[in-house]
Amino acid sequence: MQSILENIAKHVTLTPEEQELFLSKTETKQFKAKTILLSAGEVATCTYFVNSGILRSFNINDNIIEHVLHFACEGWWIGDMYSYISGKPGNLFIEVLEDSEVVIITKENQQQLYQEIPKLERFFRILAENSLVAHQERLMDNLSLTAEERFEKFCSKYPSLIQKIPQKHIASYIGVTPEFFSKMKARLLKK
Amino acid sequence: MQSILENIAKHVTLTPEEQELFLSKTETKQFKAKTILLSAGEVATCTYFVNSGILRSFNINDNIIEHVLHFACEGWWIGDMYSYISGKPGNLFIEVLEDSEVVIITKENQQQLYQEIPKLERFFRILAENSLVAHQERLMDNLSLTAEERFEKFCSKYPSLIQKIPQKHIASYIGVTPEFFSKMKARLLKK
DNA sequence: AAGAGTACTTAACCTAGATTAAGAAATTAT
DNA sequence: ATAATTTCTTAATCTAGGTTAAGTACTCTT
Repeated sequence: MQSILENIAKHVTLTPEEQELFLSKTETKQFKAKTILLSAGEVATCTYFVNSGILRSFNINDNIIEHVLHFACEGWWIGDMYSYISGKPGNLFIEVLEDSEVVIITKENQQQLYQEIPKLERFFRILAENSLVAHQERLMDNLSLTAEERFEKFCSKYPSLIQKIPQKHIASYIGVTPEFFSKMKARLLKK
Repeated sequence: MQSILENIAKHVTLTPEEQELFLSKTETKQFKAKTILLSAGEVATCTYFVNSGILRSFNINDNIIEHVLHFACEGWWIGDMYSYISGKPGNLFIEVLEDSEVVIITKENQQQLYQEIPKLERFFRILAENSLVAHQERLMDNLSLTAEERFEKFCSKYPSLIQKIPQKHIASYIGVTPEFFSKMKARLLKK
């Protein structure tokens, strides 16, 4: 299990005191599968780091169709960045897919931490930049690759997820219906 | 015309000396339309801020099909973030669409500025976060909206661009072929 | 002003993926 | 264990948007 301090240490070096301070501004909680941590229409006041388990963020279109924005497994961050930084109601849900342990940072605490440990500005800058790059790549993939190619990329990027989550979520992530995904999978198995 | 200092002032406050220092680490250049500032396969060593004019970033698929990632008009930043932060060759082109004036910051200078003016970590964090939110929204739009709806969103988001750039670039940005875009536009005009 | 390139349109035909519907398999709850 | 719910599969039919191709209208050069 990768701790949040190890995650931070990938990009910036905190002193033991700073580490202590950081942890004191976080809260670690266990959640059962199917728990909804955030619903569309609410203002996101927290960011989440996954110690163990799996979360996903998604929105719901026309009150029917879900679209998965992001999966977060062990060692990943997740949240509704739009709502979090704007303070406005968002349109994302954040759901626990597997019993999980999650580190929670409130916006208020994060703002304080930025004052007290300026190095964290750098850390979260780097985090945002990396996430931006990942989203840019996914966007371009959606414009230029077939569903099959996107699925292959998904498999190599999230090999551990494939066995663990309902495949309808994977279909949603790569941008096809569950029915088409099923057909495509059958086609791939024949090869 | 919005200057780069005004752009920074939207999120952090620099002293006059810091402003001076910042500007000393930048270079402002004029470019003619059609100039390529960065090609796929090169390592991006700079980030660009548009004083006036229009730039775009795009990639080329199978050596044939272009996909526009981003347009940058007056007051916008543009670059190949992947290549810039990884130091590896990227797959984006950055092209000048209209005679433009561009502020250039090298990675080296940006790193120095982070040391000398830590507030800039915050500025670029906020910039990356905002950009991330925009990309997340565009990604979800591509998953859930029709081409027509994406075009409408494009129009309200970039009203000034529509008259200024070849419409094939708009087609590429919203993710359809120029032929389909033309057909769709004709259909919209009938309404 | 003529020519060359680039951008746009139109139309016929095609296909990846959506929709609808029904049944089968796997989970979950009791 | 069994019922209830959720997930997955299969198949027929449909459609948004792609492809190909040809013609038209712009821009740029020179």
